[in-house]
Amino acid sequence: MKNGRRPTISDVANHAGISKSTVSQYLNERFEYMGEETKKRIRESIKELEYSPNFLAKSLKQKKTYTIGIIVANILHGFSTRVIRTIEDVCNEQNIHVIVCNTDEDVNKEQKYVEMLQAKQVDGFIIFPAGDNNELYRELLNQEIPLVFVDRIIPELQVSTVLTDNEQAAEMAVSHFVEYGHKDIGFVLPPMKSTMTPRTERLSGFRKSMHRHSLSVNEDFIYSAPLTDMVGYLKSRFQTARKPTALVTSNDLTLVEVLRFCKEQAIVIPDELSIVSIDDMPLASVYNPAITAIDQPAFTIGAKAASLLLDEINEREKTPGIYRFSPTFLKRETVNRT
Amino acid sequence: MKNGRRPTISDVANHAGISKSTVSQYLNERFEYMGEETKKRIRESIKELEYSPNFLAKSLKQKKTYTIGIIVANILHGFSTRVIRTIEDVCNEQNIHVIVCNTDEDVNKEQKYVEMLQAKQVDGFIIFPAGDNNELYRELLNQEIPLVFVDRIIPELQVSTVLTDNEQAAEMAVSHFVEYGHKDIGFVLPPMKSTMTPRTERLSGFRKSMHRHSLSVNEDFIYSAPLTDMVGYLKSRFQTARKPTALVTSNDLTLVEVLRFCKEQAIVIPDELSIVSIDDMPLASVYNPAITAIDQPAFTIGAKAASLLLDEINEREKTPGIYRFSPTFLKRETVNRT
DNA sequence: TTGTAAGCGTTATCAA
DNA sequence: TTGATAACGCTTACAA
Repeated sequence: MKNGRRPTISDVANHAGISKSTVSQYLNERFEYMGEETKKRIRESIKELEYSPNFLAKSLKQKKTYTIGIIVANILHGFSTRVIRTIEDVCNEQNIHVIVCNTDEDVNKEQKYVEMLQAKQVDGFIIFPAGDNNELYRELLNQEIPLVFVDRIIPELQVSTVLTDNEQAAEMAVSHFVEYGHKDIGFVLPPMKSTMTPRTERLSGFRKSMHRHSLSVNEDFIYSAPLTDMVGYLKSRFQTARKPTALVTSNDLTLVEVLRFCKEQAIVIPDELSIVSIDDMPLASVYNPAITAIDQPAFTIGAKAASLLLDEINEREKTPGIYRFSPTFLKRETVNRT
Repeated sequence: MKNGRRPTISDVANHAGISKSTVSQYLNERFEYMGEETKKRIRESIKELEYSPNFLAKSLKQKKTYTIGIIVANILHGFSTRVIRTIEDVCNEQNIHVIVCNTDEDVNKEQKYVEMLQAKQVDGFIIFPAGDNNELYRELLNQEIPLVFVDRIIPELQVSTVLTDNEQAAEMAVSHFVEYGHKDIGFVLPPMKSTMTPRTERLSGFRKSMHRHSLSVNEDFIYSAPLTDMVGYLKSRFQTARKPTALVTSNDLTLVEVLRFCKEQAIVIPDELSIVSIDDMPLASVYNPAITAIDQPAFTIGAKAASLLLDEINEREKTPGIYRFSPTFLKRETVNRT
């Protein structure tokens, strides 16, 4: 069929001398009452015409696209990428297609993408919320579109959410430092926003854990600045006499900036400064010294998010819940005894 | 409209007391002959009903989805990710949607994804070819589906292809080493396959460049192994007396393994071994020592690939060509004078 | 066991 | 300036 037009189900039906509906049955593997001869004729016609079905038409008719949308706030985080890869794997196994959109933490972009995917009639959404976009999310809920959140909790809304146990992650870091004799422990993070669950929870986990170890939190050792200014910010903050002996970095992107700072200032890790990173990175284990890190359970999170969404889509009703999973501590070389 | 069913164009038409076709005109901004009053009524009905168009139906009718598919062989390469991000940006500006699929270098997966995206009626493909899948590509060409290749050349096919000037990349590395007095220069790469344009071209560029500098290539200094075995492989190969003083790594993933090897063997960079990496990485500039690297022009490549494809889709005919772009040399700290 | 016919939500042609 | 009507390619009652 090197004809211009792609063949349709009608072409196959005509070619096989059989009706459209029977061909449709065949394509959907409803073979119950189908004669062998019929099947064979259809099979041959399909091959001969090089027919392949038009998914759009099917979706339009069935009001179901077997496609889900993933809206991710920041694809630059290795964590997001890994969660998404897992979701894709789970979905592919069930022949569900996945469309990924990256919002760069921009609520307008987020809105635009949600609308676009709705126009495309996706069957459901997995969203890493960009921030304060509750109107949009509520709208989705009103329309009863299946929805799962990842990484960030929107307390105002009843939506299943799956994320790392962030307080536990901070606790792991602090405990490790304490075990190695550190008391002056600092915490580095991008600017706090209440909507950013991971960093707020990690910071609160940090405070709680310090407390639990009977250490006081020195507010001068909490470092928060935009990543683009982080190095300069740390330089000026580290001018003072009293400095922390140990630092928790709040995520992979923050870690990179802290390492850049240490490199520029020739601060020797861990001799002068111990570090634990929340988030592992590809080069972390190979860095000099290898970065002690806390790895988020991206795989578990992705798999859970996917199965929650697919359950919702298939109307296996569940009441929305919040699912937290434990991170893993990776002992390496950036923490010194003090 | 908290009704179950989502409103359609007919609902809007009824609500506004106007025909479907006029509403359709309105939606497509064909306002030439439209009365102000009509426009207003439509606008209000749309708002009131919270109508949003069904893209599927439109695509079915127009035989055009305003969607392209990207098939990428290995999303783990930072290069691929950056190219894709650029393509997405270009397309978003023109309201073209993008669906990305990762094949893990698996030709069967590639075939499956191409078929899926065809079923979804995408308007064109940008493919980072997984390997020897020429039948599939030829089929696409036969069906006159717009197609652009990135990163790998399929010499048997007449398809526009855009990629890094890989020979130049190798040349940059060798020249830099020579300038610093190195003669015993090695090259590390994953297993050679003729379909993998980057590594074959980088290696041939390496050989040519050595020759141009009147240096002989020591075949014992060409290291090729699967990434998973690379560290062990290098360990055994480095048992011998004569070793290179400098190493070119063929891409980012290879660099990581070489660094791992050096770390495990306590080989001091650059004192004992100089390194230039083809491909920059997020942590490269922060590594100790900072990795001298050659950065691929991912942005230029992505933009060119997107515009070539969009031109093809819009039937601005062009004869297929091969477009190579120059990489950038980033002088850092992993090359020593010898 | 297979066929007929209506309909999914749009757009496009032509007529009014 | 707007409206009727037929398509787009498929599924699905229901009929035969």
